[in-house]
Amino acid sequence: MLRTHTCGELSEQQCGQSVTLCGWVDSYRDHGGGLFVDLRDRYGVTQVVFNPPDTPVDAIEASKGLRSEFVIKAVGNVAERPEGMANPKLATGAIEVRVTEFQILNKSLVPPVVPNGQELPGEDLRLKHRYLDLRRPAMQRIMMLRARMIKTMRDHCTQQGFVDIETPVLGRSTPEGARDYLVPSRVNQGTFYALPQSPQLYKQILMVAGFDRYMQVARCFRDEDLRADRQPEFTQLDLEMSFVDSDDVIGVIDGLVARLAKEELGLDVPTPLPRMTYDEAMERFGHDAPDLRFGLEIIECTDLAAKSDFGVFKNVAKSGGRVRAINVKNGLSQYSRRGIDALTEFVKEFGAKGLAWFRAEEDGKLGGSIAKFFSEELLAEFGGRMAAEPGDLILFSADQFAATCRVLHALRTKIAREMKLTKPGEMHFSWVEEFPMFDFDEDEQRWQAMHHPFTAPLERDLAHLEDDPGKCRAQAYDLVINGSEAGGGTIRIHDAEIQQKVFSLLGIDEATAKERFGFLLDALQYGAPPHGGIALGIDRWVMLFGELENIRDCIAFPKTQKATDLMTEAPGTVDAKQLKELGVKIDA
RNA sequence: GGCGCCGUAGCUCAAUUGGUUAGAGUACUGGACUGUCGAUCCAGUGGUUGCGGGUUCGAGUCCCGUCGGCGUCGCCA
Repeated sequence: MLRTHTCGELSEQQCGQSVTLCGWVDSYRDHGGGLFVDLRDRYGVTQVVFNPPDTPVDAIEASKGLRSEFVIKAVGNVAERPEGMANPKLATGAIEVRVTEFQILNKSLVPPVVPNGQELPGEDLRLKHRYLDLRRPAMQRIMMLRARMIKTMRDHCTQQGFVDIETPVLGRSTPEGARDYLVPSRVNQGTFYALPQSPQLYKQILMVAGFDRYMQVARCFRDEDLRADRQPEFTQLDLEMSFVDSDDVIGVIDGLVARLAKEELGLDVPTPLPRMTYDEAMERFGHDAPDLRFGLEIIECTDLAAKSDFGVFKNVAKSGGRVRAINVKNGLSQYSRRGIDALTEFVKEFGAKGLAWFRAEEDGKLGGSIAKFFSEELLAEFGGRMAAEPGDLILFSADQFAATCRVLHALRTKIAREMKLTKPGEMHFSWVEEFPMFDFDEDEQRWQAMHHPFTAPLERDLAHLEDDPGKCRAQAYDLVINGSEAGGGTIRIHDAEIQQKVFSLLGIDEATAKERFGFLLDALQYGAPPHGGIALGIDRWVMLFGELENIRDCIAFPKTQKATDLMTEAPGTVDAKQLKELGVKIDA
């Protein structure tokens, strides 16, 4: 090693010792007679001093050439700082290293991204010079958090008997679901591998193979448009277990949640984690991944709305729609008339035609522009139903059920953010289970699997496969952290007859099924044990544990919204020779 | 694919209603300084206002197109 210590570990204990530190020049202060350098590595910052009499004159002269981000090796004596010169802002601030000799290991250009900078440069610059951005203590903290979290996940699973098995990255395209990233085959021209959207089929086959408990930290790929919490390439903790039901899989993850929350955040999370059904989540929160850190629960008002003279409410109630509302406690302090107008514009983005609202007046009565369509008694009933108190703002959505969910969920989330209803560092973990097996695709006029076509229905809903697929619920469960879907899994079908029914409902005929995943169906016929599993989005977990606003900040080398890498400039063009070998022609 | 925000010095930002030679902080360069820690003081360098076109006596500012970054809807079984 070129160094004897890191820049984070020296204290009064080493006073008098000669040490050697290596690191980057975080900052320097030139005083003419001497020079101070804050030397940085990933462990911390230590002040190294180039001053007489410890430092020879020629070394002091040479030190004047030091600049930001130069890499140096400094040999010197650890000394307590002079009286009153300790720096409490620095972990090593009680001491300094008085340099006796030093060496510039490497110079640096003027860095466009300054690791200790007060102002964060634009994200495009940070991504282009990611090696500089990753030197920032905030990024180093997150990368180390990520590494610890993944290690804990592996440890937790290993301790419970899971076997870590790698599955192929070069696989076969299965056209349902997200778009695949494709890799042309050179040896078999005209054919393509697909990068996995998840190791789903392989892990089920590993259950058939008898591995009983499988785990993998798996890289997954989806060629879809990006979001703040979505990357085209992401990492999952992928699990599969044999001879289990939903509770067993959930139990493994409950333990992991409690352990990670304790170790990384110091939080005591009681287990089992709370659970609610999908139907309850949609009724109470309008979303299948509700943020339970705050209230703003949805309240059913269709019966009251039907009694009013307000055309919108009456018509919706008559036509089988729903009138639902949220009570924004003390909302009038946040939303003036203009604020409510802004909310109205906002809900239009989600397909609402308008936003009906009441305000709770000083005397507790409900008022507002639509109040005239309601009798005194009816207003009082609304007030009672909503538990309205002076200052409250009541917002309605009147539409078909799904539309009210969309609008009220959007409002809930936006208002919680604007009214700061969540506390920093607050974490809420819960499960949503019993998802519908299918949803109906209006465009294509057919049923689609809500999860994937191997998801097992609830025992008690088996009959619905025949009479009413829309009512059939799945043995599916999603882990929700602070309103984010942090993982999801299902118990799989291991019965050929049920599998056949599901396929035919989805309009997948025998030939298609055989072509797309015949290998899995084959395997399932050779003694497949009952099995199920789950996949957790590791990037999202790190993002939530690290309180980050976007997923890129917890990935060392992320892609931009257009799925490019600004540092390597991937994707890039390739030689005509390479294309020829692959038998690929560019049609553009 | 739709909608929205943004792009000015190495970096972070400013520039009144379209009006003089596009400014500030920081960084950088040179100088001063024996204890600083966002060092301080003095001086200086640094600009095709993303790119292309248009309107105008005059464009960083307005219009059209385009490129790039971000957010969001669609999409993500």
